[in-house]
Order: sequence, then structure tokens, then C-alpha cells
Amino acid sequence: MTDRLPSPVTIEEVAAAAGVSRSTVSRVVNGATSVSPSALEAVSKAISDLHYVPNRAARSLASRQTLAIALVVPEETTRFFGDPFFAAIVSGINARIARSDYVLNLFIANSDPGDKMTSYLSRGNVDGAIIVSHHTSDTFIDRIADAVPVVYGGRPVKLRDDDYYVDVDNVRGGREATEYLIGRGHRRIATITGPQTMPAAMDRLTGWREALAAAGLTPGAVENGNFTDEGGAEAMRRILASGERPDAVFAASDLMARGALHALAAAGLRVPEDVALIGFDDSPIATSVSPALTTMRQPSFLQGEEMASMLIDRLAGIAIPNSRIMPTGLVVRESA
Amino acid sequence: MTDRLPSPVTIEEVAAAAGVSRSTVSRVVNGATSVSPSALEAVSKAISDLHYVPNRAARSLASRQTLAIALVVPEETTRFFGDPFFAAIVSGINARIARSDYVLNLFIANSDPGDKMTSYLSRGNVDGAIIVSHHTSDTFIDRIADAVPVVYGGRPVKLRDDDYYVDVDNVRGGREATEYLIGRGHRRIATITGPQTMPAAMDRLTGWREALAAAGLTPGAVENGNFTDEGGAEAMRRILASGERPDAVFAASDLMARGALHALAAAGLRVPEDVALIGFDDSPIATSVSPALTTMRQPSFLQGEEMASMLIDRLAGIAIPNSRIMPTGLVVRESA
DNA sequence: TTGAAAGCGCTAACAG
DNA sequence: CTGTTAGCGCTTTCAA
Repeated sequence: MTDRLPSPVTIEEVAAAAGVSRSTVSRVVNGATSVSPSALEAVSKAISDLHYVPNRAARSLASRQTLAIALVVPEETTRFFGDPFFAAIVSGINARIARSDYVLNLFIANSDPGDKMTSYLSRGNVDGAIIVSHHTSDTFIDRIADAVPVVYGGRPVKLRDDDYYVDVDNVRGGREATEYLIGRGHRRIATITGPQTMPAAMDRLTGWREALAAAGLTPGAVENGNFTDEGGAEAMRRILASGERPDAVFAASDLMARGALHALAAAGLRVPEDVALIGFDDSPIATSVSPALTTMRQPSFLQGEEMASMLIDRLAGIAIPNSRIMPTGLVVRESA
Repeated sequence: MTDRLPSPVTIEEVAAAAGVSRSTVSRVVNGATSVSPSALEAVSKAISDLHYVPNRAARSLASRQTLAIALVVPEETTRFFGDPFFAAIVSGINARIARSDYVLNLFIANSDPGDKMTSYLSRGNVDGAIIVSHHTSDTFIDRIADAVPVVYGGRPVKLRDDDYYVDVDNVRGGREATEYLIGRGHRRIATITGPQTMPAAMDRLTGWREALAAAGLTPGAVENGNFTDEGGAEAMRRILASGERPDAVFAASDLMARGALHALAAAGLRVPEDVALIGFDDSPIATSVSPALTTMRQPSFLQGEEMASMLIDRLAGIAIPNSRIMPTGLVVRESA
């Protein structure tokens, strides 16, 4: 192997420059409180003068932490990467991690149970893991969760005692989106759902049902759009083909709403005049289409940041609630 | 910090079990040749009996390698994540890395020059970096390339002597796609390009120009679709609004082709009867739209694998060519 | 072919 | 509040 030079300046040199011992430098680097102001200042100066960056291998070896966090992404990356909602989640995670001493290790999860990734994680090569977007069928999850602290993006499929997650109130989001439609006078309301193997998709559907029931309305068509653009378009086509045309549609993601929009346009229907359409996410898609989408916002970037924060707190031994439910909010634009 | 237990079995215990010294175990683990068959066998047995897994931090500290590779993704993640082409690239990179001793560190690159990431990478905290999809405006690139070996996805904006990259022949791809259109009898051929800050986008445009020039045809409209879905749709609308309607369009990515398809449908134009449309990538999008896209395939997953392979080889001190140009190929479906 | 010995750069008791 | 002292688990000369 070619030798890679590590950071040339060591803690020893910083200590010398600052006129203190290694330990004191270590203390300021690690934010220990018990350092005198003068020492703190001298060390800080030496650090920035010398551009000192701690060697993570040494640190990790001595402290018995890896300082690494795994970001586990499900195999079917097409859907994952195709949705700006996830881009925002990952950006948020990245942003929070960047402010910490941790680095993010990316793993694209292969459901193969003998998987190298699973054993890598199980062997304590990371301090914790963030798992985004999993399905009922993802079996490797449990093995990871047995080995290291995990924070989930979205309520996990089977909730266990020591599960931590960040989510929004999807039932409520679905309900309020639908209530808005009802309040605007719509009566034949269909929905395009996500895959019913995912809690978020199930919950939004539940919300839609609840709102209709509360208003005494008969539920319209329910079609699975699989959380994809094309799936949304197909679901919309099936809805239109199925008989009575709805006067409004609740799509459980903006991506699917976009697909639906195209299907509606292809069918010669105007939005919102003929069919009102409401999305979910308030991702960049919402404003990039025409008409701009009315949608239920969720704070994706913040959710990502919060996921990382929760994990970092847990690793630091700070007690935190098992879940963090972030607020949603209706954003009214043109489509409904 | 909560203590994370590392793999409990150390090289010392393996050595004891095998009746040899630490050094011999280390030699076996690292594949050194100078080990007697009997020692080799004893050590191998001990390793598997004890489920020994070397501690990366210790290994890294002693060997002065990090065993980590950075995956650097440009800030504007919306575009990155929105394109299935990149999903395939990342999957390929991930797959190859998973077969090695390296792990992938994900960095979302912030153009802020004082960036923590840049200094982290510069300080030798990774052995090498893979940089996907960069623009002429991405200034942090040079600083990374100065610090560690880099492999680029696509020819870098400014090619330096020691730059390594994997790419396809985009000029040729653009030319052949356009030649196909010409061969089908089309004469008024427009193009939807990617941002002209990216080599791939520039080259595909060049190929389009070359094919038209060779056929003695007047170039049609050229509109930038920014490598996004909506950008493609807008570019198509501009082309349609600009006067003479083209009888064929070369879109420099499938994502933009999809946008164009929608704009065409909205304008009441049939594909391919009124306007033929050809894409680029052969991403999953190509078959998920209707009509299915005729497109210029590039082997995205393999490109990702190759990027990782090149970097791993370089890090191993293996001499390799500076670039690897992967083949493209026309895939004829329905849209042209 | 093998073992002994010397660190890699850092953290973490433990005294003081 | 600070320095001293031991290692963390592994690789790597250097001799034998």
C-alpha cells in the first residue's frame, strides 16, 4: 500500500507550542471544563496556528469509540434517491454530523442476511446507526439494532422498547390535508397512497379515512402510487378509469402528486378547477410544477438533523425521549 | 460517552491460541507470504474459532492508513438525488467498496472554502476520495485533490496530469444518438442540454453538433434543461414556443427527456409521430414512461464500480491508466 | 520464517 | 486545574 501521510502535527507539538502537557491539550480538544482560561487560550491559539486536527484512529483506539455513525439506506435506491424528500433528510443528517466529531459511513443495505455490512456493523465498527426508510420486509434491521444504538427515520415497523425515531404525525397530516379539501367544498375525494408496508404511508391513509368519516363522506378511490412519480401517475390513471371522477385527490407525497398532475393533464383535466390536488412533504417539487402544489409540509431537513442529534445524544449518554414528532403544516398554493 | 465494546478478541489472543507471536498473526491477516504452512494453518484456525476481526482503529493507527474513502457529493443534492443515474453510480461504488477493506465516508460538499470537510480530508483522514458530478464552479475540488488521491466521476473540468476518472465518450454518445435520429429521416433536430458548466453536458452537445454538421443539416434549437425533470420540461416548452417545431429532440439525459415528454403531451404532440425523442443514460426512467424512451445507454452501475476499483488500485500502488472510458450503446424503444 | 521491541497519536485514570 | 503514566490493538523494523 502507498503510504498516506497523516496529519503531520500531533497533540505533542501543540502541547509544546502552548507550553502545557498533552493532557491539557486533550482536555480542550474534548471540551472538558476543567481547564484554566489562560491554558485554554494558549492551547486554542496553538491549535489554530498549527492547524491541528486530531488523528481519529488514535483517538478512537484510546477512547474505544469509533466516532463513526452508519447511515443505512435500503437497497432499492431508485426510490430512495428519486425522492427529494430523502435528499433533504440526508442533507440534514449530514449537516448535524458535520458539526460533531463523527463521520458518516454510508451503507446501502442489501437484504442478503449474510451481508458483510450487517456483520461489520455488528462487530462494533460504528458507534451507532441511522436507518432511513425501511419496510416491513427488511429483515436485517433487527440485527443492526441488536448490535448498536439506532435511530430510525419514521416510526419503525415493529416498535420495540428501546427504539428511537423521529417522525411527523402522519395520521394528523393526512387528516388535515383531507379536511382542507373538504372545507373547500370537495365531496368526492380519492387518495394516492404510498406502499402499505411503510408506516408513514399507512398513517396518512388512516388520516384521510378519519377526515372523511368525520365529515360523513363516502371514501373515494384508494390507489397505491408506491411513493414514486410514475406510480403516482399510474394510480391517477386507475382512479380516473375506475368510474366516478373525483373532485379532489390527496396524494401522500409530492412526488406522487407530480405524477398525478401529469396524468391529469394528459386526461385533459384542469387542476384545481376540475380536480383539486394536494400533496405531502412540501419538497422542492411542490414549487417546480405548474400549478404549484398545495401540500402538507414536513420539515425534512430538520428531521434529518434531529435524527443525527438524537443519536449523538444517546451516544453521549444523554437521556432523551424515544421519539421526536416534528410539526406539519398546510401550505396553500395553487393546486387545491 | 457510553462505552462501545470493540470486538473483544485481540490479535494477542489469536496468537496465544495458535501458539505463535503477534507478528505472525499480523502477517497472516495481511496476506504476507513469508509464513510457514503450518503456522498459516494454525493461525487461520484460531482466527475462525475465535471469530477474530481486526480492530480498524489500531490497524489504521499503526499502518498509517485510514482504510476510509470519501464519497464527495456536491451541495446541490436535489439534482444529485433526483437523478436515478447517480443512484446507480453510488450503488456501484458501494458494491465495490463493500468487497474491500475500505469503508465509504459520505460528505456533502459545501462550497464554503473554510469548510470542515475540506480540512478533514486534507488532514489525511481518508486515504482517497471519489468525487461525483462537479461543476466548473466547485472550487473546493482542487484542495481535496492536492491532499489525497482522487478519482472523478466524469472527466474533470480542468484536467490535471495526475487526475484519474471514469467516463463514457459523451461526444460520441451525443453524435450517435443524433445520427440515429437523422437516419430515421428527421431533419429539424433540437437538443435539450445539461448545464454547460459540466463536461458531460458540453460534450453531448458537441456530439449533436458534429452529427448535424456531418449530415449538412442546420442545427435546431438548443435549450438548457439543467439535467432536471422540470428543466427538461421547460426547455421543451421554450423550444416549442420558439418558432419552427422540431421533428426530433435529443435530450442529454433521461430525466430531462421525461420532462420533455410531459411538455410535449401537454402541447398535444404525439411521440414519436409528431416529435421523436431520444434520451441519454438508459436509467430506470426510460422504461417507466410511456412511450418508453429510446436512449443512449451508459453503464452507470459499472461506472461506479470502476471508480472505486481505480481508487483502490491506486491506493495499493498499482499502476493504472489515468482514465477508463466505458462503452455506450443505443437502446431503441418507442420514443424514436 | 519467526519473535522481540518499539512505537502509531491519543485518552484516561491517578496523583498532586 | 494540571502533569505523569499507562496503555488502546496493531504493524513493522530488526535480529535471530
